[in-house]
Amino acid sequence: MAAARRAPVITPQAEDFPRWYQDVLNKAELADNGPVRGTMVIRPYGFGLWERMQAELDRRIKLAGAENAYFPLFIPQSYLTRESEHVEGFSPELAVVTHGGGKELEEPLVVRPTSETVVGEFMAKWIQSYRDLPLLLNQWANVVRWELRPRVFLRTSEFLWQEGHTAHATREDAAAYAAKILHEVYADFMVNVLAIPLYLGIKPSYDRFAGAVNTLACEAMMRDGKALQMGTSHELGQNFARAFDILYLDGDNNQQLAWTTSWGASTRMVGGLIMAHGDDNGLRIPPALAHIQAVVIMVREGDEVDAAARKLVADIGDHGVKVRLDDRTGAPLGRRLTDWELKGVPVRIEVGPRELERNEVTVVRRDTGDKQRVSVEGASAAVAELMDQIQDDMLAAATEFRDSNTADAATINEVLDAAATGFARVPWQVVAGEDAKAALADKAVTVRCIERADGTVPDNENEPDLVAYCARSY
RNA sequence: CGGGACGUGGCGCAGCUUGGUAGCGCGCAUCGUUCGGGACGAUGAGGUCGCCGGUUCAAAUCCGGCCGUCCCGACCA
Repeated sequence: MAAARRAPVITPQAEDFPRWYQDVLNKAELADNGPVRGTMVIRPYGFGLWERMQAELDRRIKLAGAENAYFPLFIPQSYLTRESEHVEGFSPELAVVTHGGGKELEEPLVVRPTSETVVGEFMAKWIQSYRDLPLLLNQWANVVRWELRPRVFLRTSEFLWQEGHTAHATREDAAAYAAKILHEVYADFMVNVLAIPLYLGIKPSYDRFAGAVNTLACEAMMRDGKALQMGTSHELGQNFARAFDILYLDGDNNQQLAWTTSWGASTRMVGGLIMAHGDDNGLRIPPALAHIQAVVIMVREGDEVDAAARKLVADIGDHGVKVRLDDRTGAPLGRRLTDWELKGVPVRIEVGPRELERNEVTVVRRDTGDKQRVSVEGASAAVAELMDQIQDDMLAAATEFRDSNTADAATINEVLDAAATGFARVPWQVVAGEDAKAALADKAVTVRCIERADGTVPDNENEPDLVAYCARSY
């Protein structure tokens, strides 16, 4: 209704999706570019989103049994070279410190691109016996990778993340834990909090983490049909245990190499949230994530309005909803409404004299734009109820979008066709070969992950009847 | 790192072809009128045109180099 009369404040998605993304970053006050190429300044509203992600992930990580620790930012360069695939994979993107205290250092220091190596060094020290296993660690940290093509949140030279590192006595135990993280931490968080549906699977062997023997991934579809890897969980086999002497004595008094895993999810998820849910009016934040879940807007100045709005804020807060009051009656209403829409606050409640005459307020959903009049007395309960409703509806809408933009394909050409606008689901055999890989790469399409036909995660890519999801990606 | 576009007050842009004392819209400040979907008027603050060098009496405008941003690739959370 009123939507048609609104002047767009950001570039419409259909017109220029990358520009829409930039506009949202600016208008919703999420982040700015930093002074050094590829770095970003995360503004308070954007950091609020990250803090909620941290809190929700951290809770799940602890439920999975891992404890937080902290390892240093600087890593001796020699550590990186201990695992050959790891060095090879990360060397091109390292930031290296060669001077300190005004002198050239005897050994250059690497600014961590990830911490498998330092963690490995200390795991070796801390683990003596099978009784010390499993050792389940996590750290929240910043890491640096000298990216060639940075994009705010999606690929920055410095980013924030959590990186988990675990050591186990057996391959089976390590594999089970890597899968547990994928399902119980990442998928549970992304689906139930971020309301982003996922394809979970393994990465093709050529696309594994440097040094891993198996990489599990969460792939999400953005609203332009491209894929974003939202998190990964790796089985590292005994590669790092061998490189760092992570040994333990088993029950028979024999020295054994441990089996390790690592897993990470980063500030990239903020970019994923923006692109998975955002629309032409800006951000849409699912209630379970929002650090501002509802905003009560005083439409006009006035004692009655003021009193009613403040009481409503208190009542809504009592119903367990994180609520803000917008009492900036000096600013034009339209401006304020637009601001809250840009920021994606799930529900707004408009309180003005017109409503109050009938003892009502207007409740508006950000996800659908639906407006309803509710009685002042019933408003807080209605808002509280909407939280769950919106959460469910956003996941349903995102799932519907993903499914309707995922097409079955049987040939390379069909894959390319489907991947031009969305995802292709294709028998893994069709795209597994080198020629197929090259044909897809020619159109910037890659295999995002490999699943079993029933949607479960396979043990390896050689199982029969696997399906691959292919797409263009960020 | 390869290809393309671009860099002019906080943001978005014009000016550059045909060198000659920097302009528009939005935003911001003050005042007034407004106020249920980014209000209007008046007044005002704010830039030396990404950086370095060259040509010239004179450079935002021409030439060279560098840096940065965005897009498309390759690399990647």
